[in-house]
Amino acid sequence: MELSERKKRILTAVVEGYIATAEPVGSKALAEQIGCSSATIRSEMSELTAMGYLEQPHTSAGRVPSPAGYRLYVNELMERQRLTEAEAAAINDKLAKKDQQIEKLMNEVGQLTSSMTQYPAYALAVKPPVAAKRFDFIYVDQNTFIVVALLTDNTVKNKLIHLPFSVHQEQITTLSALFNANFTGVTDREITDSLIRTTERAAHDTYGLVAVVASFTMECLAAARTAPVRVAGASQLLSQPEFRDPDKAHALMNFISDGSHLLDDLPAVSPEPGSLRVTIGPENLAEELRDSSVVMASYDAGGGMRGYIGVVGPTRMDYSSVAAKLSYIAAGLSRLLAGTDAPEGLNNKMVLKESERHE
Amino acid sequence: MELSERKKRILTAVVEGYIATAEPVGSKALAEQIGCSSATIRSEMSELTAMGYLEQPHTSAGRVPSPAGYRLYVNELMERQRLTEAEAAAINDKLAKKDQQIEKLMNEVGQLTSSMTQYPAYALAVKPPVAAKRFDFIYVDQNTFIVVALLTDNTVKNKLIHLPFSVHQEQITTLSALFNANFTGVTDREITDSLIRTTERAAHDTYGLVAVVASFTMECLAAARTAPVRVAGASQLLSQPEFRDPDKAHALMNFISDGSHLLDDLPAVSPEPGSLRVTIGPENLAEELRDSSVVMASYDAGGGMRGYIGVVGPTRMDYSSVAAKLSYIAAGLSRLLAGTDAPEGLNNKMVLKESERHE
DNA sequence: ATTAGCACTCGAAGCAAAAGAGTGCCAGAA
DNA sequence: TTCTGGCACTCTTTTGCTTCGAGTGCTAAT
Repeated sequence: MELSERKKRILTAVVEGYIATAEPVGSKALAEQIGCSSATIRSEMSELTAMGYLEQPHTSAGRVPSPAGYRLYVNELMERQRLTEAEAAAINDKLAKKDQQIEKLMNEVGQLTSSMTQYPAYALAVKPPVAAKRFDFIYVDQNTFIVVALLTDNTVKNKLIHLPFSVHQEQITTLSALFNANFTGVTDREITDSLIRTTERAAHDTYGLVAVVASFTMECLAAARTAPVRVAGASQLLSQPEFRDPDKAHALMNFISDGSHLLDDLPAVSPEPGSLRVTIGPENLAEELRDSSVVMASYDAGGGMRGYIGVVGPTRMDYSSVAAKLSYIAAGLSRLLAGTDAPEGLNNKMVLKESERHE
Repeated sequence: MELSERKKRILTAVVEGYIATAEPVGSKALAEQIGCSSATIRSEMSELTAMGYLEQPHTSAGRVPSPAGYRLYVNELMERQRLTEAEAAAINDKLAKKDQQIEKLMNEVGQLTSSMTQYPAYALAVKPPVAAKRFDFIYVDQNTFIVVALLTDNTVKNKLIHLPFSVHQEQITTLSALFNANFTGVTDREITDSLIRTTERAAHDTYGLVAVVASFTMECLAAARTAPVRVAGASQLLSQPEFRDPDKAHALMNFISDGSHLLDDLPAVSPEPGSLRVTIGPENLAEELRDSSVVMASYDAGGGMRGYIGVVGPTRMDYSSVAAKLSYIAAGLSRLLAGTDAPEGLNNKMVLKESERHE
């Protein structure tokens, strides 16, 4: 059943009012905004309540949006906000110094997102399985060499290996040939005991050299696959009125600080870069998030990698502004990491020019 | 002026009572413990108050230790606690899997410390300046090569360099020789523009290759010097009654979450491994820590590196137990990383056998 | 020097009244 | 019909007041 135009305007006003003030919104305040008397608003609101879009904390308080109300707002009512030039510039500035380690970048992206949105944020990149493209062995001295592995995602891993016995340059050269022959193009799951044993026999390896290098390889491949989840600004929660209760705040902070939970949720996120997903209150699977909301955006991290950034906040989250900021940051990241602009233009549409800012 | 034995016992009881309950301690409660009447305690307490060791929140509340009182307690009164076998075992377990990346280890140490003490914890290792020991260049294809730098601290850094033009194997070899000649043994501060220009001339480098590799080198050296500070369990603060006020909690959490502040304080920490430093309330330099206390322990991270672990909490912190735990963890880390036992024995003295636990 | 006793102080807890915000509903106007 | 003003009602919040009790400081007696 379709809502009347006026009901929509009222619902929008309630949601936005509640987002702004964290106080239930009463009929009188809306009367001016909507342009009819408070009594009319009241009867409309009581219908919206009956339909399940609004809730009353108690009989004589104003109305508050229900999760369904938020959902409707997010899906249909919310105006797609654009960033001010200042905000866009701040984001671009932060993202400008590319060329960093992915880990550090994720850290900074988390912090950036959190400080832009004023909510706790997390950032992560999910990587496809990788294999080694080539191995190089650097002979340092008779007890020491360095293994350098170039992976398919073009990252380079290395390890200094110090031996309790001495090896010759030639042994290392042999090792290098063997690893390049046997261990390139295989993912971590494909490195089996039998592969290692075969290689050991071929190398006439009696000292366990092959095993050492093989385990280093497996470590690299596994590490490249597991995504480190970065959580930033968890303490931002404390500035939200709904978390003035330290116990609630503690519980949620504990939950989100251990980023691993968030991974569980990922399969549900649609994988197109630039897409945005909003999960409101009880829509969250995790018990601990039942009265919080999560907004997630995905980006193209290049090399087939998909990345996510997200924000956690109370259900009374400023969805419109958060969505705009997340989209912009995600688009920026895609551009930075994969060189792909999001389908929908970018800067131009997403940024509000200073001159347009009138309200 | 020396305190009477009884005053010491009273002060100790007040401190420990307050630590345990977070409530001001009254004369009646102490009467039993000390073994004389409450009136006596009162007169003693009023003298302790005059001396500045105790404070009264208001006229008719019990007494609370002043910072000076805590200080005296920590310096002279506090009994050196030992860990139970279970606690020691938990720590040893966690530390057992050595052989990790130092960064990850620091992470886990922070979490361990925080969960053992129930306070926020931070962990870091301060490294001496490093230089490169040798460079190796791996020629991948005509647009791509890898630089591998072995540093004096025996870590290996690498970077894949992708060029917009092609180079020959020989150019890379020349570059390698030049870097090994000019850039080994120098710290990041010694890499000056003139050094880079000299090298560029020697290499007949018109493409900026030298500059790229030089800036990579500087980055490595700088990164190896700056210590990453890991903060763990910041939300633990919220379980302390003194931080039930969300604003206070927020302020302090913000402060400690950005670990860099803590570095400022380090010069003041005595550098012998195993040493413990307690900073109480107003003794802290940072404004934000003025009504919190910090306990820090240092450990020998091997290779001339000094590490620190620390705990932040309210002035009403359980100094005795925190000190014991930090010492034990620090000693364990020294052993793990540097193979040096702390001067004072270790396990035997620091751990309370199950059978001894009577109270 | 210690103790018992007593008056005093001051915060915490409890309670009732008042204030205020908002609702629901009805009767009358548009 | 649809909207509006009005009114009674509900429920929370605030406020001021009282009471209660823990703890003190002082004094006089042991």
